[in-house]
Amino acid sequence: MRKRAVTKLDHKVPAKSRKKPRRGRPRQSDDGVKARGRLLDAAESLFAERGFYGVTTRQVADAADVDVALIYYHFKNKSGLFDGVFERRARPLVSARRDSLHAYVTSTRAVTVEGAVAAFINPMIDLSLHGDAGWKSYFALVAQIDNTPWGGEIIHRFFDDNVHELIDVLQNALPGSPKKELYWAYNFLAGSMMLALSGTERVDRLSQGLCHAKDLEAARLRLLNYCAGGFLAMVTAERLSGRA
Amino acid sequence: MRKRAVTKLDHKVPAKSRKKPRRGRPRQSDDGVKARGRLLDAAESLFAERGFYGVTTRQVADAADVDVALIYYHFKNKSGLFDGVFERRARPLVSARRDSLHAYVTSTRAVTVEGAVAAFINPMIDLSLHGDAGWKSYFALVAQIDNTPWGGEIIHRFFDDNVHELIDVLQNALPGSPKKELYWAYNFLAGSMMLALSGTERVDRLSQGLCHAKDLEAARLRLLNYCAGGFLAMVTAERLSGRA
DNA sequence: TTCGGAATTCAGCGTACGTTGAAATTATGC
DNA sequence: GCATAATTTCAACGTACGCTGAATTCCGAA
Repeated sequence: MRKRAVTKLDHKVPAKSRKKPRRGRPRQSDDGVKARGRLLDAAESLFAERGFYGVTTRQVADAADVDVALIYYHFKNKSGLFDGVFERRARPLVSARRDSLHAYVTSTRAVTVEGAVAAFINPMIDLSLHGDAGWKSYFALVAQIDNTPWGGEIIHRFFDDNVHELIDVLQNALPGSPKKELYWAYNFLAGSMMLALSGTERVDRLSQGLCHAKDLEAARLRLLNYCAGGFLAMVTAERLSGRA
Repeated sequence: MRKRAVTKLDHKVPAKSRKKPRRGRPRQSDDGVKARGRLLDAAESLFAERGFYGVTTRQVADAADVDVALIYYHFKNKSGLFDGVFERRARPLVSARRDSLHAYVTSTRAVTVEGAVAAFINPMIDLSLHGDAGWKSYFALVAQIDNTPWGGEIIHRFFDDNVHELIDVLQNALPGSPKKELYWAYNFLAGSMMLALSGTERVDRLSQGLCHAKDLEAARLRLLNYCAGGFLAMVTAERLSGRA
């Protein structure tokens, strides 16, 4: 080995001591969880840590305790694996948010900004808190590619409908406010929310231990007040100044 | 060539038609701009597009129109190049924000949240709008690594002092409000701000052309109202509920 | 004028990457 | 029971990666 610097991160995947590699289709009683699922789990976690380019297919395969070639069998190539990771959780997330928004508008008499924002945010926080562990990785991954130039395509493909649903509800809460303002405000909300869900513990270190990013209940409460307050302040400022 | 999929992005760097590769130290009249600077510029732009792992040293060298080996001569290795990119603009940015905050507190009689947030945000927006083109890439890069688990180290090393300065000013604007709340609120601000400066044009597509992420004046105005409103709403909610 | 050091190119080392084809083993439908 | 399909491992291909040592050319100080 010749030096091999590049110390941005350095971590071997533990290579979970596979027992006896046996060729061919596995006996159906082999181990409940199928290789495809294990690959998605491993990839989810690794992509969340280092992004698409920072992970090699062999690392994913090792972490999943299967052969590399299985990635190409199940997902065609590395990009396919990435898409698989992304899609698996996008569907349930989008449904959960849609249901949450719908439940809110049908349960209340007069919709409020706070209520709408809560209905949009809560499913994510609840999944991160009480869903299986992969959700945390997934949100970290989404946060990462959301701030990436090439991530737009995927984000839009899966999440735009959801956002338009939110905007529609918000327009009922703030009648007469131009959509343009609501989109801007949503963009700010998205930035805050993704950083809160990213799992990076910036705020812990910044605040020297006063705040804990992992405490999502604390984050939920504050994010709600902050975003609702921001929305209201923005549209009232817009109304007062009467700009387009 | 064997197939070479991985279509997350596909782009060759144009390889700017180097003229006459001449060995040895260049004549001082060769071309004003030194290779070191050209490498930083090229790396800045490429890292901003695809992140640390998504860029190869050869791509950087080609874009800078110099030999790869120069990267290792000037920066020791790929990580060193990355650090070089990061540091070059961090220093002036931190100074600009410090000066801006200082100018604000000395120029006004009673500091406000809005004023403090403006003093913090404006230097970045102004640099992105009126600084040299590299600033846009730089902010895109910062936005990207800020949402990354491994980015914390660098972000903290360069930007924490600045944030503490902002928090101090904010505490004067909101006397009695606990620091904990201010740190949370800053975290939300940071998320919104970075997304706004990231150069990703999410909001353009989302709003179907109503909003333009490139219109930083529009973003500045709204980000200001939004964040100031959020800060105020958050600390008042905290005061009313009287929680720790 | 000389000479050490600064800045550059060149050619290549060793490794790890994404990907594949073939073989092996089991499951499933007729 | 038998053919076919599904799922896996194995061994390798060709390429591109990060990085380096040596050679080359020019600058600047003595």
